[in-house]
Formats: sequence, structure tokens, C-alpha cells
Amino acid sequence: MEGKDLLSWEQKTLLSELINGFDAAKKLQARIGEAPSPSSSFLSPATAVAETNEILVKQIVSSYERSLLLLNWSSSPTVQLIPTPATVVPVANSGSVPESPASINGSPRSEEFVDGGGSSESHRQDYIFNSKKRKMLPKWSEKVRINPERGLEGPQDDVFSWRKYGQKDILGAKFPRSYYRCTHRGTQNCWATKQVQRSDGDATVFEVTYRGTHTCSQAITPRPPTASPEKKREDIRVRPAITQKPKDLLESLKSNLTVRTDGLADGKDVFSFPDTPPFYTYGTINGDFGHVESSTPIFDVVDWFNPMVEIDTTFPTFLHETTYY
DNA sequence: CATATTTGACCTCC
DNA sequence: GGAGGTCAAATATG
Repeated sequence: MEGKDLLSWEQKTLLSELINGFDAAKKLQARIGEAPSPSSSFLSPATAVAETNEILVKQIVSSYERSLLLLNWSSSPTVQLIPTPATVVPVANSGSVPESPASINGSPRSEEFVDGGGSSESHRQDYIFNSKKRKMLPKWSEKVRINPERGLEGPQDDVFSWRKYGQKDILGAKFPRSYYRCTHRGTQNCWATKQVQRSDGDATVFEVTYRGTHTCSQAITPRPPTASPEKKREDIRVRPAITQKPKDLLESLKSNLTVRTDGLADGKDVFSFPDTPPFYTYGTINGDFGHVESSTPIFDVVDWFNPMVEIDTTFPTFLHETTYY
């Protein structure tokens, strides 16, 4: 029973709980860092207290993050290369079963395909298989705001190239949702996708939901010094020439987004981010990439298992509005 | 001509 | 059956 290449049930449950906690902590962090005083019933000038709270929450969050990291969060489709730490996982709380079990991978129902009957070309099965596979990919979302003044100040090192493959009207949403996938899906079997949903209220806010992490070479070698025939529409961060059709502009905005840490303290307000937050910053390849400010201890995990394999365990570095699933 | 986007159809899940 | 997600043919773009 445990022979699956997936996580054991305990791990899934543990993961689920961790993610829940992490999510809650993130939200709390957002709330704390947010509006300085608006709705507080009693406004005390205790900035020191606020600061302490912030620190505490930060600690909680990073603790969660590390725990998740240790669990090798996500069940990457090709993890087999990784010396799965499954045997090492403590699983401290044996016994008492938390509440909602399968919230990560869904029901552990047997592997049988639904296979509606005839007409099952290999192509069909691929579809089903991929569908299942996709569902197990890690997923997280971020609220992102474009900077209306600077037009789009995209990530100058937008490593990843996305290709739009669909658009859907979402019930209750004013704007359609766009679906993007990594350009190298076919060539490098990279299953990273993202979907972009424009906020109803604030037209400058987009919610970007990522699923899966890049396993394509882009993820590892951000900028090949020499020949890179691909990427050409990457220069979209130029000023939004009015000559551009508004549609193009919008699309550009969607592809190149600028994260804004709204509530956070004060200083650094706007900064750009590579389309997919998770970095593969293992020291191997001129690991001069992430260099996260020391305030985020998450990526200090240099001693991760194997720098060569595609570990899906990745985390968005920034901002509070992150939501994990 | 090659590659990206659009868009209606199709699939899966709830 | 409906909603969300994906496919793929048609179309656009450089």
C-alpha cells in the first residue's frame, strides 16, 4: 500500500496541516503589516509592540516554511530521482487524526482511470494522465499590482516565457481568466503553468496563480550567455508606447507584473519579480541569482538534497498575499 | 514561415 | 449539468 511513489497518507495529512497553518500565518502577517491604524478599536502608539508582533509572525511563517521545505513539499511527477526522505519524516503525532484529510491530493482513490469507455486513444489517456498529474503540482497564488505610472516595469530578467493557451469567463468575475503555460512544455516537458485573473475592484490588481514549477532549462540557467534564439518578446517592459494597442498593453501587463507589498512597513514598495517566484538557487550554477535579502531565511537552505534534480519544493519569497493550496 | 494568440469545443470534477 | 481547465484549429503577428 505504501509502495506508491506518492507521499504516504500521514505525510499528506501533515502537509495539509502545515499548509493550513502556513496560510493562516501568512494572513496574519499580512494583517499585521497592513493598515497602520484604520479599524483598530484602540489605537495605542505602541509601535514597539507592533514590531514585536511582526517579528513573531515572521518567525512563525518561516518556521512553517522550513517545515514544509523539510517535507519536500509537493509531489513532483518525476521525483523518483530524489532520495525520498519519506523514511526520515518524523511523523510525530501518530494516532490522532486531524480533521480534513485529503486536501492536498484529493481522494486517494485507486489509480483506475475513469476511462469512459471506448474512444480511448493513447492521446486521451495522456490527457487524463496529465490532468491527474497536474492536480498534484504545487499551487500558490499571489496578488499582484501593476504600476500604472511606470507603465509596466517588468522583471528585467524575466526568465520564463509563457504561452497563453486559454481564456475563460469566470462566474462572478468581471474579467476573464487567462491561462498560461511554459513555452517549453513540449520540448522540455516543463509543466509550469500560471493563470491570471484581473481583480474586479482594482483594475491594477491581478491575481496570479502558479501551478507547478519550471523544470525547463530556463529555470536553471537564467541567462545563457550566448545563443538564445528564443525569447524575443521579452522586451515588453519598455514604456507603454501609446501606439500599442490597448490589448497588447494589457497582455503585457498580465505577463509582466510587478509585485507590490502594499502594507509592508513602508520603504520598499514596489519591486518586480520573475514570473515564477520559486528559484532554483542552489549554488551550482553561477548561483548568483536569488540573493534574497537576509530577512528571508527561507532560501538559505543550501543543504537541500540534490541540487541536480528537479525539486519542486519551492516557495515564493515575498509578500503576504500568498496563498498556498 | 515559424511561432504566439484566439476561441470554440471538449474534458474532468463537483 | 454547470463551472473551471485544457486542447487544438484557425488566425494573427513578426
